[in-house]
Amino acid sequence: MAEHEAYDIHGVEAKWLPIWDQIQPFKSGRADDARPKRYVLDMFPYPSGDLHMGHAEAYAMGDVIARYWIHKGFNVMHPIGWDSFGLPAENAAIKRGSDPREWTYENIAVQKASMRRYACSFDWDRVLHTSDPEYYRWNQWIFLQMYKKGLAYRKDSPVNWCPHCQTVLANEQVVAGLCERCDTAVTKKKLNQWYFKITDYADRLLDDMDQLEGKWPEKVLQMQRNWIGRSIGAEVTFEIEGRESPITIYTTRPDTLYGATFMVVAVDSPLAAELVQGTGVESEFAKYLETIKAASDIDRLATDRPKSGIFLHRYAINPVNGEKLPIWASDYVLADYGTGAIMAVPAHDQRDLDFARAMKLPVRVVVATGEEDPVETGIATVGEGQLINSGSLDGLSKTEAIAAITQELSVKSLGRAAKNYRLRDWLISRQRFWGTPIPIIHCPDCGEVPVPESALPVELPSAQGLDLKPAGTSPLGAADEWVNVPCPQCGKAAKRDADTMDTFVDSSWYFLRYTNPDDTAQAFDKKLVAEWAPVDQYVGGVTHAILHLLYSRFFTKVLHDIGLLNFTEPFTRLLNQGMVLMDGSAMSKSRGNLVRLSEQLDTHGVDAVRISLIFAGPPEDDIDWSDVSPSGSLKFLNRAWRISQDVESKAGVDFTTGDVALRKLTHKALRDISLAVETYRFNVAVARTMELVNATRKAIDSGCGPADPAVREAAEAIAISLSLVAPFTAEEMWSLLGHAPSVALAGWPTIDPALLAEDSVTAILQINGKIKDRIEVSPDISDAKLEQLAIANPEIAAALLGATIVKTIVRAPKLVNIVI
RNA sequence: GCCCUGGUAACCCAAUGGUAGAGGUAGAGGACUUAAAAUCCUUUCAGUGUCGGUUCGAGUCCGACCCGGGGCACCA
Repeated sequence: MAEHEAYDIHGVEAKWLPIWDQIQPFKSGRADDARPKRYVLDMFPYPSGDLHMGHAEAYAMGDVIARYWIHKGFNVMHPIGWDSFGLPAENAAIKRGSDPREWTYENIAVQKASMRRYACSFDWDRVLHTSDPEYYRWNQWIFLQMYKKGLAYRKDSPVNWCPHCQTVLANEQVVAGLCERCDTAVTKKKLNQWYFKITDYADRLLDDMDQLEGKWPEKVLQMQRNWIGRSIGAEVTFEIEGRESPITIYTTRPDTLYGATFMVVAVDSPLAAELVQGTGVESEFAKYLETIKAASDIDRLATDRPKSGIFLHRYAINPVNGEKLPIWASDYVLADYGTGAIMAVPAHDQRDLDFARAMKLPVRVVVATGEEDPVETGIATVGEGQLINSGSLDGLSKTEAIAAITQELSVKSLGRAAKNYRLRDWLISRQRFWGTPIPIIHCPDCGEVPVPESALPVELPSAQGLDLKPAGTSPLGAADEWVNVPCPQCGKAAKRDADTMDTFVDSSWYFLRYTNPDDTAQAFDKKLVAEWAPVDQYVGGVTHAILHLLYSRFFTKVLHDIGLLNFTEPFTRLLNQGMVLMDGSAMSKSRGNLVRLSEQLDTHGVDAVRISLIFAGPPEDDIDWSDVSPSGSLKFLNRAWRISQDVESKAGVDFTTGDVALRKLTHKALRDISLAVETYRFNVAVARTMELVNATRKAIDSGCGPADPAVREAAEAIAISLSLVAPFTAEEMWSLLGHAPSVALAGWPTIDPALLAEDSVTAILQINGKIKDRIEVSPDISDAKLEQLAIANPEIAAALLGATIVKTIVRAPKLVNIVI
């Protein structure tokens, strides 16, 4: 056997990186490139420090797909950028007394270097940073388009407020009722803020998910459906004693209208405040409202909190039977869902029943469900049943009754079918410095005036001299020179809106910008976007399952409606990689189980780390790094690399003259690897590559020998397959095999179908589904012939002695099952 | 509570309804070596969470339950 040099993994890295920089194998979209286009996108990172193991896993997976599609002949765009606005940069700046720009761009440089070392197949000519004015000016432009369409608006609304940080928090920054930064209990505060009207798109966001079925993880689709939370029901109007106009309530159970025994309005709604006027219980009401307002989210979220409320001494009239229903105010009805008022049907709604029992209110069963009486059990009966005590609805089923009463109410103009959503409009204002300034100027005379498009970008001022510490209002308000501007309409002294946009705005359309990131004339070129987008394959963590993906889908639909896009869903296929854990839990410094990517790369090399991450299990599953063996991966890479050293035939040799047995294994492996990659079973693709390496080793040592062309064919197949996951080893092998770089552009070998055919297959002979024997048969054997062989088989014949054959199932060439 | 996921060997994981075991890790033995490492070869272990159903045949499909992970949750 030939003596092998030791495989120098770090030497190989240093050798090939500069060569790839010259070749630029991943440059996409050259004008003369006729290959069909594909778009692979990794979720871009936030530049907080260096890349971690999670990034490494995600980028390894995006790379598998991008590199595979290049081999398959596509012109693949695989860009990267940085989601570089955000709070951590601001915090770092406060701590250091510097500008957030410094920390941000330093970290970007660090991450970029790591990505290059990691050999990501990114097109480095398409980089973008969302904190560049050249990028965020288009955030502002899109904001103005939304403003024109009435999709960006301001309103007073209770928002999440952290009393310690003195700032508004997004819903996602409230974790179990606490501020994610300082663990202070979050309260509600009424503020005037900017919103995007995502609720206008609720139905489309929900219904268009049909397009994504089977292409996005079911889990994500389900989470989005939950989040949007469409509810179908009816609105019903109730006359109110001593009030001119009626009150409309929303219900999903209009069939139970005859079972309503009281009405509840949200205690913090304007309606409640109005109804209580002149009733004599104003002071009790005010006291109750105070206690509710003081309650934190923590209290609100407590599951078995007892019901509370106050009787308003007012009455509503049930439109179907004229009954007088007492009106109560309570916090279990939400002011901002439906109409902020409900009819309470305690017999068939658990919350209403709990309230009725607490307040000693009557309960009337109107659906006979066959379950025990809710008055006795305290358990509301919500199931199917037949309507009773319900006038014209008596005898109908629940479903029939819903249809009938909705129709009846509609005819009498007492109600109508209605929908409601859990989804709320998207609050985008932030009292922060490090974000996109909102392009609005507030003029004492003209009011809200949009910044003219020609005056974009509204650039962030220097942080120098500004106090970035959270103080309840945006630090930008104190930047006098920046904030004080003449009104674009009347020229009088006016002030810029000092808030910045939620950073989720930045990431809602960045995938469009990659098609031409340096375009200074427009956000994106309609034609280029039509060529590349939508994204064929999106890869990223499930942590963004709701917000980022929902917002991007919303933006895509808005931009489509403006006429800028010819599609309505941004990401055709989505892959969520799992997390990288250590000893069963998420890595963190404080937990002491942090595994540093850079140290792993130093110890085992880039390729071994990449293979380990890919081979550890299915991409969607979490990986526990303690289950992973990077040294084992390195051993495998060594084995593969040594094969390329053993090959004795020359490059270009005619493979068809090679050993057929090995050739068959090679072609089967290539087919299996293709299939595995296309179905996201990257771990299986690696396993098949390992098998091929083992088979080739055997062929060299004790089979056809190293000079056989089949060995070269196998070695080249290994190099190409490995190029998906271990680019350095693959390139080194390719070079040792006498080829010029880069293996990334070698193309996927053509699979010869003739070599996929088996010489013989093992047929299983069963009696009653139990295996009796196996025989080798020709793969194209007929059912009849196989059955004949089975009956002639001694094991089968013995079992058949004296038995009657009930049935014989023949599945040539694999199986015969005889039922006796 | 509702919904989505998953449960296969000591461990990570494979198996278009048709031979449960592909691959790896760990362990054991052997070859080579003064020895070790590296390399090569050989090899132990389970019957698919539980119960029931469909089927000639179930890890795979259906139902219920148990356990793990995730989402939503006073949304009428």
